[in-house]
This record gives sequence, C-alpha cells and structure tokens, in this order.
Amino acid sequence: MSEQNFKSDLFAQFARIGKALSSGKRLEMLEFLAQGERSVEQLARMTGLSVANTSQHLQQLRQVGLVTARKEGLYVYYRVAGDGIVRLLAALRLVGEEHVADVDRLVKLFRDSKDNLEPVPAKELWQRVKQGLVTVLDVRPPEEYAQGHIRGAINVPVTELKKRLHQIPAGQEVVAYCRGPYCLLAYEAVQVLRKRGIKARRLEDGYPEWKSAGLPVDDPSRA
Amino acid sequence: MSEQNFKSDLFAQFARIGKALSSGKRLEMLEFLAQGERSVEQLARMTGLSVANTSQHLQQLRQVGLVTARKEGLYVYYRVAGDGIVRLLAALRLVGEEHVADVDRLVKLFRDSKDNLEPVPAKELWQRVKQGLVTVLDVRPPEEYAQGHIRGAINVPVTELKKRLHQIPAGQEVVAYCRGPYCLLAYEAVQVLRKRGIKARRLEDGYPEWKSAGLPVDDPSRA
DNA sequence: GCATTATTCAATTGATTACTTGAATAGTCA
DNA sequence: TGACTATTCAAGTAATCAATTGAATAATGC
Repeated sequence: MSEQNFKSDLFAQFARIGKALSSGKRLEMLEFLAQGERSVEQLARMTGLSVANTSQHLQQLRQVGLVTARKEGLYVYYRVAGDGIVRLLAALRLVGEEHVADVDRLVKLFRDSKDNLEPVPAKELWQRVKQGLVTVLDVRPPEEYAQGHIRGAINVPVTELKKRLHQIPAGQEVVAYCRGPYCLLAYEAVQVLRKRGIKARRLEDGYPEWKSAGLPVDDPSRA
Repeated sequence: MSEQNFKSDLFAQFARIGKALSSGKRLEMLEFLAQGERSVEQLARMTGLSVANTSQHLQQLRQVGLVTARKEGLYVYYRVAGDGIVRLLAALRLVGEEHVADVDRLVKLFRDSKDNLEPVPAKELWQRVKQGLVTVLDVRPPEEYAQGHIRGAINVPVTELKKRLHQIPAGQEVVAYCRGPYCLLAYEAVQVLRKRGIKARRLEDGYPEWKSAGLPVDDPSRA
C-alpha cells in the first residue's frame, strides 16, 4: 500500500467519527451517555426524538465504535465505549469555546443568567476532599449516582435538596456537581444552599470529566 | 432561554465542528496545516483536489473557526487557528485507534510494513535532549522546518540525508521526527541512518503534537 | 490600461442524510 | 399460547453535501 492510499484510507476512517459527531442530537446523546448507560427510550425522551429515530442515531454511533450496547430483557442499554470518548468531547467543547463565536456568546449568556461565582477546579476539589475540608454533593438523580460518582460524594438530588438539607454536614463548605459544564443542576443546588446560609460552590466540570481525568470515583460496575 | 433550548443550540454549534471533521480530505488538510501555513494551491496539490474544491473545503473549515486565513500578494495562506485544534485531532485519532477496528487494522498494516522498533515518547526525548544525550533530527522539508521545529533540532530533509550525513554529529544517538504519527519521513530516515551504522530511532509523534503539548520549540513566527 | 495568476463565487449534478411512518423482531408476562 | 413491550428494520421524502464547471475578484507586472 502506498503512503497516499494509506493516508486517505486512514483519514476516511477518522472522518466517520467526525460524521458521527456532526449532529447536535447525537452529541446530546453522547453527553448523556457519559453519565452511565441508558435505554433507547430514556434517550428518546431526553432528546425529544422519536424512538425509531433515536435508535438509528444510536446505531450510527455504534457503527463507529463510540458507544456499545448490552441487551437485558426487553431493554437495550447503551453506554460510551471508553474514557477516550469523553476526552474527545471535551476537546470538541474546548475548540468550540475558543474558536466559535456563537458558542462563546451562548455560554456567556448562560453563565450570566446564573450565579457563576467561584467554580472549583477538579484538582483543587480533590486536594480539599483529601484533607476532609469539604462536602462533595452529587445532585444528579439516584440512578446516575448509582452508576458512578466522585469518591466520597453524597447524593441528594436537587429536586429533594430542600427537604433533605439535614443530610448535609453542617459547618463545612459544600461543593456541588452534576453532569457537566453545561448542566444546570449544580447551579440550582448552590443557589438553594446559599439561600439557607450554607457556604456552597459548584465543581467546574461534571462527573464524566472527573472520571476521565483519572480522579477517584466509586463505580459499582467496576467493583 | 430555557435549559433545553440552550443545550440544543449549544450542541448544534459543536455539531458544526463535527461536520467540519466529517470529511477525510478536510482532515488531511488540517493535519497538513498543523505543520504551518499553506496556500490554497499547495493544499490542492497535496490532497489531489481541484483548486476550487479545495477553496470550498477551506471555507468550511474557516466558518467554524478551525483555520484562519491571511492574504499576502496573490496568495491566501491558511493556518490552524490554535493548538486546541491539534489536540482535538489527536483525541480523534486516539478514539479511532481505540475503537474503530478498521483504523487498528490499517495502522498495524502500516507499522508492520515499516521498521517500528523503539519509538521515543516526546517527554522521554526532551529529558534526553536537556542532558545533551541525543541529536534531534527534523527530516521535513526546509519550509516546514522554517515555520517551527523542536528546540535544538537540526534540519536535514530525508531526501538529502545520504548526501549530508557528515552534518549529523557522530557518536550520539539520533532521534528523527517529521509531521505526525502517520508520516513516513522519519521511518525512512531511521532506516537510512541504521544502514550506515548510526544508532537511530524515531519520535513517537510529530512536530504538531510536540508543540501542542507545550514542549519547547523554535518558532520564528513568535519570535 | 492589459494580460496573468491565485483565489473565490455561483449554478448544477448525483449522492447522502434526517426524519417519518408502518411493519417486523425478540423478549416478557399472564 | 397470546397479548404486550422495547427495539430495530425498510421504504419514502425533503433537505443538505461534495465535486465539477465556468465565470468573477483581486493583486501583480508590463
């Protein structure tokens, strides 16, 4: 095989991955799947697409190896194929934020409409967790928490936060996190906590980024 | 703006970048541009596309901010918009190698057909350069060398290597590098050097990856 | 001004894509 | 077994994309 053929064949393969990333709906699905596995119906509900359409998008993702599927009973559960995919999505996000004006505009609009004070970078958080200085609060739904979470985090979904405030250890700063940098759950949680006089900040990114950075997690599927 | 709208708008923007990466020819161009700036005609020759077609691909890349253009006289020179793009390409390559069976097959075929002994990782190379233990050899054409190269590297294009062997310091190991992990120039150089009894290896990646990793370069455009 | 050159624009072609609809498959539960 | 469910498949439509072709821009040198 000549170098020219090798190269164009190879780039054609990489382009298949690019094509899989060329749909906003597929990106949404990937981001959701980065939390843990999901059935087709869950993904359809979440993206607002028809089930058949969702299934077809998932098969495109599967064909290029970005997700894998597992059948259990009537349900087919999809999950991202590895941490490399989360890192690819992060690189895509970074390029978007740096070079696409519209992304910058949207993110600014989003951040300005929220309380964006003091997001905590992942590494700083882990330092402080090791020293026992901080309570890590996972505000995602219990199903997502159950599929893996930051080591030592406690789970109080944002929907139940007001009722379950007593579960938050007093006298210590709280850092809340959720699905990723564009997930609103942690913003909400921080607002709720601060209104009640609890010192609270949010993690800069979310669980998938934490995990793909190799930071400590509790992941029952690997235990 | 509701969270749902925000998210779909945002992912639609990221999808535009994915779409730009969904063509093998565009990926080839990006990889070539990662070496330094290039005119439209150079890129057309290099990809085997017509000039008009090349121009249109470049405009797609420009629209999503992956490349920028600069006009000088009759020529328009394109370049990648930042190091983040090189890292995005690297993440794409990694996912391809890990999850796409065809990529793995192609790469194996390619590597097996070449002498692939002992590629040197970038960080190891820089350790040894600092200690003065190794000669770094840039075997790309002088134009590419002139646009930036590994700090301290000497430039002998692979085409002239046999004639200019005397320029290689004797008694010291040589590490050759070129454009990237799928570039053949360094393989060739290693073969030539070894045939003449010079201890030689190749760098694992190429110049763009070295630079985007923040390792030291000599880059006249920043001087 | 005029010819030349690099690049871009505009219109056209055939191929590919997203989504819908309705039917087929495979597994569960009574 | 038969009713029911989640998922996938297959066919059709409208929209989008890659590449070609020929003309239009802009910069250079005479």
